Formats: sequence, C-alpha cells, structure tokens
Amino acid sequence: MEACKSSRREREKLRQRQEVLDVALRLFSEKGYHNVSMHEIAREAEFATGTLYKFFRNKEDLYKALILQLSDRFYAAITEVVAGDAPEIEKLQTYVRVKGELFRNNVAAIRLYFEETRGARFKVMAGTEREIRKRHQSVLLSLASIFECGMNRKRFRRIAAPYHLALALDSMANAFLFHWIEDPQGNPYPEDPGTILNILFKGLVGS
Amino acid sequence: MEACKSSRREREKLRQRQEVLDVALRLFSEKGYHNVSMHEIAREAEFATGTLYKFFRNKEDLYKALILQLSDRFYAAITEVVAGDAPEIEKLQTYVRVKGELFRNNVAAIRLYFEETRGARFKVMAGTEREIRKRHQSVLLSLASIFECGMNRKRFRRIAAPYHLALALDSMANAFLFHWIEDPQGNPYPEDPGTILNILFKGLVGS
Amino acid sequence: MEACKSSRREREKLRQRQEVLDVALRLFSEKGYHNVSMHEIAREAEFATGTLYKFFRNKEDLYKALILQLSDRFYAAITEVVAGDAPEIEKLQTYVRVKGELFRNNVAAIRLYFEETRGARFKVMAGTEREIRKRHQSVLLSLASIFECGMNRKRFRRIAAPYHLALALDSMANAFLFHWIEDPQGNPYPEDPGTILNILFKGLVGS
Amino acid sequence: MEACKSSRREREKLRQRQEVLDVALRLFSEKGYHNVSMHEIAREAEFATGTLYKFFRNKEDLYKALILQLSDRFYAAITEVVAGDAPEIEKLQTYVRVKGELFRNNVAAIRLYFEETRGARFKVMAGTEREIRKRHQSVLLSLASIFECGMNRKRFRRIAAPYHLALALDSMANAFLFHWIEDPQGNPYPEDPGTILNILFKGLVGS
DNA sequence: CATGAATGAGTCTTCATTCAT
DNA sequence: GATGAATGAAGACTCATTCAT
Repeated sequence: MEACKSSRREREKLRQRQEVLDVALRLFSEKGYHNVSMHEIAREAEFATGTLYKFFRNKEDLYKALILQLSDRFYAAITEVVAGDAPEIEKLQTYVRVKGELFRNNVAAIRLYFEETRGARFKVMAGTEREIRKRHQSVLLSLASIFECGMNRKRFRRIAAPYHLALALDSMANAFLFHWIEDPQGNPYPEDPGTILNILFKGLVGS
Repeated sequence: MEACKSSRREREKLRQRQEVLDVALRLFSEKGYHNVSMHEIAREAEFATGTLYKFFRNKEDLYKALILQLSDRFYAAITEVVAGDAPEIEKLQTYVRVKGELFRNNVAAIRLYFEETRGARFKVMAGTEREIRKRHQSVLLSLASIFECGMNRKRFRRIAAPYHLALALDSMANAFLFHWIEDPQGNPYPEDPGTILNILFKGLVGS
Repeated sequence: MEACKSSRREREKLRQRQEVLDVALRLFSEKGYHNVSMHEIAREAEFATGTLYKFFRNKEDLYKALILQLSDRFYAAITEVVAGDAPEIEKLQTYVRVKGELFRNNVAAIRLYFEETRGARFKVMAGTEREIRKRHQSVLLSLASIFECGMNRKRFRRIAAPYHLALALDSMANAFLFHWIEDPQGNPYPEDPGTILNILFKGLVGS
Repeated sequence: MEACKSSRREREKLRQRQEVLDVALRLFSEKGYHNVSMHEIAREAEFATGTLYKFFRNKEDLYKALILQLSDRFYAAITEVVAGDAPEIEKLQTYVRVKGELFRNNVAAIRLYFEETRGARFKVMAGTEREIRKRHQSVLLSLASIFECGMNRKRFRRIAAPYHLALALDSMANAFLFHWIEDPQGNPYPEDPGTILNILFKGLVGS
C-alpha cells in the first residue's frame, strides 16, 4: 500500500515535472534562456514559483534537464534505426528519413537543441555538453561501423575513412534539414531533403 | 593640421573601439552574451564603464557590431577566393583551405559566430541575422556558380543541383573544421580536414 | 473563507502600498523627485527594493499615484463643501475654512502638490497634469456658480465676472495659507488667514 | 593698458557667461533642472563642457545664478515702479501693468521662476530661496506702504491691513497672469488680466 | 586658456531564490 | 506539501566633474 501510494505520488510528480519541461521547451525556444524567467515558466505551467524548485534545484538545472531530455529522445530514435539488421544502404536511408521526421515534428526543440549544442555559452553547461557530445560521438561511431560493414561487403566504395563518411553524412543531413526548417517555402530547391541526401550519398559511396 | 589632428583622433578612437571589440570577443565567446557585464568588458579593456558608451550605444549595439565585424572578415576572405579566375577545382580547394585557416586562426570568433548564427535567440539580432544570412546565401550562390561552371565544362559530374552541392560542401567543411577545433588532438582521424574534404569532393563530383 | 482571505490579502497589500506612498510623500516633499532614490524609499518604508515594484510599475508611476491621491483628497474635501445647499456666503466661508484645515494638516503634501502643480517640469506628468488641471478647473467653476447664484439673489455685488471672482478667491486663499505655512510665527499679521480672507471678500462682493 | 585689457577680458567673460545663462534658461524651462545635462547646455551654448566650469562652480551654482538673475530682473522692474512718486492708485495700476509685461515677455523665465519659487525641492536652493523670499518680502512691504499712504490720504478704504492688501494684490496678479500664460486662447475670460485686476481692486479699496 | 575625452559613482529595474503561511 | 510575497544582489546606463593636451 505504502509503496503503491508512494509510487503514485512519484508518477504524479514526474508528470508534473514533464509539464514544466514542456512549457520550458516552448518558452526557451521562443525567447532564449535568459529572456525567460522562472516566474513565467511557473505561470504558463500553472504552478507556483516555489513548486518549480521541488522539481529542479535551480533554473540552470531545469535547463540542463530539458536539453538532456531532448538529446535522449533524438538519440534513442536514431540509435534504434542504426541498431537494426537491415542492409547497410537501407540503414542509412532510414537514418536520414528518421532524422528528417524528428526535425519536422520538433522544430522548436531542434532549434533550441542546436543553439545550445553549437557553442560553449555556458560554463554551466560544461557537464551537460560533455554528455551530449558523448551521445553524438556514439551515433557517429555507429554510422561509421555501418560504412565499415558496407565497405567490407564491397557494397560501398572505400573512398574515405568510415568515420569521415559518418561525419560527412551527419553534417550534410543537419545542413539540409536545417535549411528546410528555416525557410521551407523559399528554398531554391523544391525536392525533399531526404531525396537530395540519398543522391549525394549514392554518388559518394555507391559503386 | 586640423584635418590631421582630427584624423589622428579619429584613428585613435577607432583603435580603442577595436580594443573593446577584441576584449568583448574573448569574453562573449568564453561566457556568452548574458554572462558578461559591460562593467567586466570595461575592466578587461581598461576603460571606464562610461567610455564604452562613447563607442557603442548600448550592450546590444556592441554585440551586433562584433558579430557583423566577424561576418565581414570571414566573408571578405571567402569572397576573394571565390571571385578569382582559377580553375573550378582549384577554387574549391582554395575555399576549403582558406576557410580552414580562418577557423584555425580565429577559434574564439568562430565559436561565437556559429553560436549566434544558428539560432534566433535574440529578437534583437533580427536585423543583424538577416544581414548575415544574406552574406551566407551569397557565398552559397558563388559556390553554386563554380559548380555550375565546372559542370558545363565537363569537369564535374552533374550528380546534383549546383546549389545542393554548394550547401553540401559548406556544411561538411564546417563540420570537419569544427570537429577539429573542438578537439584537435583527440580526433579519430589524424589527417588535415582539408585533405579529407578534398577526397570527399573528388569522390562526389570528380569523374 | 477564500474570499475573506483574498480580501484580507488585498487589504493588506493596499495598506502596504499606502505605507509606501506615505514615506514617498515625506521624502519627495523634503528632497524632490530626483533627489530621492527608490532604494531610499524602500529603506525608509522598510521594504525590499523589489517589493516597491509590486505596488508600482516604476518610480514615475509611484510618483503619479502619489500626486493623484493628494489631488483626490483635496478636491474631494473641497467639492463636498461646494456641493452643499448652504447660503452662498456661508459656502464661501466654509470653503476657505476647509481649505485652511487641509493646508494645516497636510503641510508636506501641500508643498509637494503645489510644486508639481505649478510647472510642467515633467513630460512624464503630462497626463497627470491634465487630470489635475481638470479638477482645479471644476472647483473654479463650482465657485463661480456660487458667485453667480449670490449675484442673482442680490446677495453679492456684480463687481466682476463670477469666474474671475472665483479665481481671485482661490488665488488669495492659496497665497495667504501658503504664507502662513511657510512661516507661521514670523508673519507680520497675527490674524487667522480665514478671517482676513473673509474681510477681503466681504469688501469685494459684500453690499 | 593692463587694466583695460583685463577689463575687456572681464567683459568678454561676462558676455559668455550670460550666453550660457540664456541657453540654460531656455533648456531648464523646457525640460526641468534634472532633465538637462551640462553637456547639453555646453553644446547649445557652443562652449566646451569644461568651459562652463570656468563660469560656474557646478551645475547647482549655474542654476542658482540663473534663478537669482531672474529674480533680480523682476524685482528691479517692480521696485522701480513702486519707488516713483506718482499717486498711489496710479502706482498700483502701473505695478499691475509692468508685471503683466514681464509675464508676457518672459514666459519661459516666469514658468521656471515660479516652479522653483514655490517649493523647497532642493536643500541646495536653501540659500537662494532665502534671498528670493527677502526680495519678494521687500516688494510686498513696498506695496503695503503704498496702501498705507493711500489710506492715510483717504484715497483707499481701510478695509484690511495694508500688508494683507499687498499680499492679496500680488497673489491675484500672479494667478490671473499665470492663467493667461498657460492658455492665452482658451480662457473663459477674454479681457486683459490687467483690466480685470483693476476692476477687482477698485472694488476692494475704492471708495 | 579652452577643450572634450575619460571617469566612475549612483540610479532604476529585474529576477532567481527563499520561506512563512 | 504547495504557495507566491518578499528579498536583495547584480546589471545597464547616465552624467557631473576633472584634467591632460
């Protein structure tokens, strides 16, 4: 009974914590970390100011938690794709497609994520940044191993080191998808970013 | 005489203004816009607080001026390369090399520049952002025209639209150079980013 | 219960707001708007600086609220007198008496009020000044109508236009009362300002 | 020669000092003491900032000098009138007329003067205020002596103490003239303030 | 002697955080 | 446990005054 009740409490608390994170994501991505006050987050999430401090030690902590959660989601989705046992070429195509869906469905999150991922604005974020970089690195290594495999099986040309190809694919995917997010209409290319990326990659490693 | 004196004053003022910008670049890139106070900039630049306001109307103005100056420098260097009349393949190689030098010699600036280039955190930056994007776009178009030329002269394979290739090259260059900046030692690839990029691009458009 | 609690809170807040206004009145009338800092008001009122901003949007707002409250008090008292249905001569006498009491009991307020009433120092005060002038005008018109009445009933000589008499009475009352405030002891006339004003006015309009 | 040169210097300096005072009068009366900077005064008067401090020890000193000069001018003009040997009734009429001219020709000065005359906003002004009050008092006493004279010669009714009549006349003159200054067009009375004051005063002391 | 660039103390205002209810 | 009023430290910016040129 006690455990059950405690667990319900626990779950309830987590649900509320998540509500705060959702509101925080919206506000931070709209206005930036320093232009959003704890008061505003509390108001929008319909909690008292003090309650926020039950969920997070301070503003910075809330922010870190948010960024890490986003990172978790993105890399979970990506990792799943990469971990399957489909043919290499198919894995890469799925990777690009899934990443595209992530971008499309989480514009605010993506924007915030990249802002914070690019630069070392916060000394504060040091720990968090390291964590995120580790995940990014792990994705890159997974991609690299896919290239490695494909090369060993003579399906890809060994044009460059697998890790370099991974980095190239990842950066081009980000660039095309970002370009598309920023200005979906006004792009000089009407095709889907995924299609273009496929063409580019077939040109690069295809036989 | 008068003109000379006035000119010397003017030059002196510009020199001091530049000192402030240099200090600001260092501090902003270390700590981020909101974690640097005007007082701190003044102290580090060895001016009085009020003096900063002779050079810049306010903190935001100082920041914009800094970002625009960086943008100017980068795009001046890049544009020069692109505008020459060397063979296409050589132009692209020089583009990558010059960009690499820029990254190597302006680590702090690059870091700050990319931070601010990525996200629309500041409503404030609206005007500035537009300006920067315009320059970026103009570089992309220049690169695209190089690809176009090379294709017309049958030196490049017409694997994708020139603009897409431009975007691909630019993003890969950024990614490799950034990776190298973040952790010059610990990278899993020992080669120079420029070399890798060359290989990748030859694979992509080379015959 | 809820309503009661909320109402108590509300009342408590108003009480505190009034404490701030009281302190502000004292300080502003002693030193003038620009020589009193929010910090000082907060300290004297025994609040934290930030708390002041729960009551007033900014310093200017606090000041306007203060001036308007004074104006309200004064003109409420005056208007009440003027609105009664006593004989005209008696109304005027009461007007002078009540005004005298106001001056005696609110020296600081009166001083501040007249300072700000006289000159258009603040662009800021534009809206407030208009409001105050409207009230003053309404008092003058009430006084004028009293004169008008008295003239129609042949109780007053029609020596000048009613409005002019109103202005004359008002200005003389202010002058005598101010003189008395500034230096209650050292005046060359020992009589009560009210008495003198009565004599003067009887001389002016009395038959 | 030396003396002459020194005297020319002296005169030149006084002329420049006066230019500063003229500019200061305009600016202070437009914006108020605290909303005008020494820099602004210097710029408008076409002097260097530092030069102002050759003429006045500090901003407050400049302000005091300005107010005292205005006071001098006003009371010189007024005193002259009062000192003549015209018949009493005529003196009073001239007093009102001259005062009216002063108001009409020095609107900015009058506005500033009354603002600063009314209240003890500045501890600073303490000394100056005393000085001004002394002059005002002397004018009132002169007026009082005119009434005294007129009464002794049976030309005025002894309706009240001469000093009280002086205060009454002065305050009414200020009120009417001020009213006229504030809104020359929109007044409910079209007559000249002087005319009205004459009527009122004849009613008051005339036989 | 005039200049005006430089100074830095002082002001208003915001907001993360706490704690009495 | 939740609340939100109160706190006060910190930051952007101004401006009277000085002093090297």
